[in-house]
Amino acid sequence: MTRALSQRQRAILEYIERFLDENGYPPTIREIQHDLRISSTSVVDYNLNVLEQRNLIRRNRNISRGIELVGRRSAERRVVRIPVVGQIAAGQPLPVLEEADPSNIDDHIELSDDLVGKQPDGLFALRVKGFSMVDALISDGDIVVLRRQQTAENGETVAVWLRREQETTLKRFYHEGDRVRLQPANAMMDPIYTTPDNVEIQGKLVTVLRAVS
Amino acid sequence: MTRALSQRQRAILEYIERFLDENGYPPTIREIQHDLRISSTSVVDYNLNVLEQRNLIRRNRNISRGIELVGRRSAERRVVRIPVVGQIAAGQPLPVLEEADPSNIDDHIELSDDLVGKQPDGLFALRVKGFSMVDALISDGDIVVLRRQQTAENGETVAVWLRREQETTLKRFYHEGDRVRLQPANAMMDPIYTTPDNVEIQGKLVTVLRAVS
DNA sequence: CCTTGACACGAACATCTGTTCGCTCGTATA
DNA sequence: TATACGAGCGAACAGATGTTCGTGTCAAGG
Repeated sequence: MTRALSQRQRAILEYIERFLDENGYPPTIREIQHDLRISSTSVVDYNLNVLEQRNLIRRNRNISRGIELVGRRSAERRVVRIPVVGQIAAGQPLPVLEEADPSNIDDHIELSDDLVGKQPDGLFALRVKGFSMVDALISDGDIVVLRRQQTAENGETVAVWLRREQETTLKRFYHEGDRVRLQPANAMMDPIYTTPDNVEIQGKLVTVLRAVS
Repeated sequence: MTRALSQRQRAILEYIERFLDENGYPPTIREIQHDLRISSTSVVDYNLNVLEQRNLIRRNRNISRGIELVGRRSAERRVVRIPVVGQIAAGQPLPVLEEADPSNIDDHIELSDDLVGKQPDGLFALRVKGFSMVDALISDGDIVVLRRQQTAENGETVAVWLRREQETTLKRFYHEGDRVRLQPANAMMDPIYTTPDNVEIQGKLVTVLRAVS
């Protein structure tokens, strides 16, 4: 039933892929025709229809350059771009995230969205300085991805600013009656107990990244 | 000199991004005009020219849908796709990586290449099971990215299979005379000393990922 | 020898789509 | 007040681009 693609059809498919990589938009029928030395646009049209029936491309009728490569676009969609807005260290509050246009921040990381949840809204990243968070299995040089939020559910790992201690830390958050328990991720370490007015939640931990030298 | 983008310009830029994500090809001027309720194509043209001067997009003259997002196409190219080939646990060797075509492995993660070095060759990822590597600041559920290699330089963090102990572990590797020192990443832990014939290097640690629930 | 179907050809056609141009409006600036 | 300029408007134009259709070729099968 499903016969092999003809040489011409394979050439067209490869050409579309290459063109898309090089230009960021799909080719026209005439560009395919010309570069592949095909005598007529209708030949290209004919073979594009074959490729569409094989579900290798999708064509959008009456739309110029309306060729999509099946399976390709969705793969690129799943990548989220996250700005690295500064550093996180024990003795400093988190830098304020100015809501400027994204083009101002030149430092970014890219992750597939299954690592950060569906919504990219409110996500930002920080470079970790120092070893104050080894109890959270986070070391110097790591990158933490956070989602900006002021409150936390019990059990969520959050970045908190401890007002009295003048210190930023990453802990699991538990509101227990009139006190707050901050539990290190490392089960070997003891929790911190403090009062709700002492903790200022900066954001929720979403992902930790470590690029080993 | 460089004034902020107008609201309309920002809307257009966002629209192009969204359109590109959804359709795989760029919008026409008239599509922008219609969906953004702009009265004239020339207004769109005017603002696209502004965006091009700001180097946010590139326009290809006399080409339909000839709008490229600057930095986007190349940014997507810098994303490497790494197959997740199995699990890593203390009591098991690493799964054998069959060199099958990548389409067979349905589990992948995507990272920008600055996290994994330039070459994507030989990279693979594993899900960590259990807590046997907390001394390397790696916990249950983390994903480790490795580069397949059989030897190691001193100081590199490698996944090794300890033959006698029948155990996989992640340690910094030091060849010291006729013995091998395996140093945990956590400075609080003591190193392991063993003989070269006992260690079988599986790969070099490149990146650690932790997606917090 | 005839028929059929896959594949190809070339030209005409009808839109689709980017470009241009004269005009208006409001806000600074001289 | 006069001028300049950013921003927007609407219409007309021309080139870019997908579609259609009649025709031709060739190999396989009857």
